[in-house]
Amino acid sequence: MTTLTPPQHGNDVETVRIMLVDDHAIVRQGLRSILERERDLIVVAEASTPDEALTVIGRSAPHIVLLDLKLSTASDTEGLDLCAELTSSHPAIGVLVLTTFLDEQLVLKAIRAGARGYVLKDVDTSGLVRAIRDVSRGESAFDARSAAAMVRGLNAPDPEESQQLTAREREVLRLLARGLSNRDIGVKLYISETTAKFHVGNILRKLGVSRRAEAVYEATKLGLI
Amino acid sequence: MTTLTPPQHGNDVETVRIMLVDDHAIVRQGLRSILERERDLIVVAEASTPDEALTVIGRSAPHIVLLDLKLSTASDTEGLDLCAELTSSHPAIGVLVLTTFLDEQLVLKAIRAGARGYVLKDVDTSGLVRAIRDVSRGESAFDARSAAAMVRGLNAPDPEESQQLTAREREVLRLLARGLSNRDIGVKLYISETTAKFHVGNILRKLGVSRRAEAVYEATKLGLI
DNA sequence: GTTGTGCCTGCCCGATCGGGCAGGTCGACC
DNA sequence: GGTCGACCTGCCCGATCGGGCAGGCACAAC
Repeated sequence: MTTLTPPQHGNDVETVRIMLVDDHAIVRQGLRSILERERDLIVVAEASTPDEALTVIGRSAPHIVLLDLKLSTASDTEGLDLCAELTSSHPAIGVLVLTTFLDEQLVLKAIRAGARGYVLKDVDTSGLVRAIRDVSRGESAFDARSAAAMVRGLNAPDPEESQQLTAREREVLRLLARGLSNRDIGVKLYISETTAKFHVGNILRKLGVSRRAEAVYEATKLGLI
Repeated sequence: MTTLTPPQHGNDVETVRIMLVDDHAIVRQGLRSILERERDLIVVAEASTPDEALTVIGRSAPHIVLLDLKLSTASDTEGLDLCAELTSSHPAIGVLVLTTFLDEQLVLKAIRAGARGYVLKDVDTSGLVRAIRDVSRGESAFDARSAAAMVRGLNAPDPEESQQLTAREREVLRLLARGLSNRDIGVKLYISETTAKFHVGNILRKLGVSRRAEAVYEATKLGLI
């Protein structure tokens, strides 16, 4: 579809149909205002939740989805899951991730989930519009900071190793962070002190640390607590 | 100024002049779009930084300032400082804090900094408009969740106690979080193991905890790390 | 049915922790 | 000059930690 395009003509050819996904009405409204100043961009749908997005995407046929990914709510998987679902069921649609914070691992996760672009919310209007046009042409779009974060993330120790704590281990981790001793953890979880200690040991190993205090620090950074 | 007001007339009386402060152009644009649908609201200024806000406030004479407070960047003081500066130098101006995350301590800090309202960014349009009108009438405006958070925050142990770690203690705290033992902290800071232990003890006492792991957890919550 | 995995348990031992005790220096403030 | 706080140091001791060792059961996958 990247044939020669006359700079401007009629109004319909090469129009980019956009769907906005963000749980903040304010942000959706801001994006809509900014994007609709451009002649070739049109917002065809909005959604505030993943469910809503999956519902409306069928009847709005967007070319690209502008997806807000928030972390720090500990449920960054929600947005990522939606991203993966969209890109697998609608491969032609390009997902452009829009986010507030720059997080190395999140950039990588977004890419693995099929996102074709990643830009921060504080980009200026022209940067956002450029990214949208890039993604709509099938290219990828990462601003400089995101690209740098991606490189840092790839060089960091494998985060998957850290994430694969079992449910029990995450439970122990929470209590550990509250300053409970192995014995207290055991009492709380109706297991022996020895078992609590066993889980703590596994947590330390998986997080690549050797002290509880450091485990709390790492787990917090990874959003596990 | 709460005399009887005819529902609608001319166009100028009772108009609320608003200044937006948010570092994201997208959010500012969204707020502007939403607010300017209301006949009695007018956005007279925008600012993306505290400095900019202080510069433009003089020549735009807003009645209220819509201030975005972000935390999690560890520099939540920036917005709070601006809030305090605005309310002390322009007492007539009502500051309405707009924020993404609900944080007990942040609500309290905002109030201490002179804010007259606190609403979350995911409010619907009508909630936001109502809050603005309330604040413009000199009342305060807190949505239900913020009010609840305020109560929780007031019942929590005094956070100021936690903040008053000395420079040295914060230094020790950082190393402690990295999993260093007292001995290693001593080596790193060119002090004896005993002294390192002394500082750790003081940190535990000031944070109201008895384990290093819990100290890291608390310190992270308080943004000390 | 074997293999693997998550979860559970006991024992041992040296290192570390947390909380006491005692003391000292230095600069700031009154 | 005295007092206060931040910072520093030593010693003691019981509790806890972290890392080994050994084993157990239940369930799912191949």
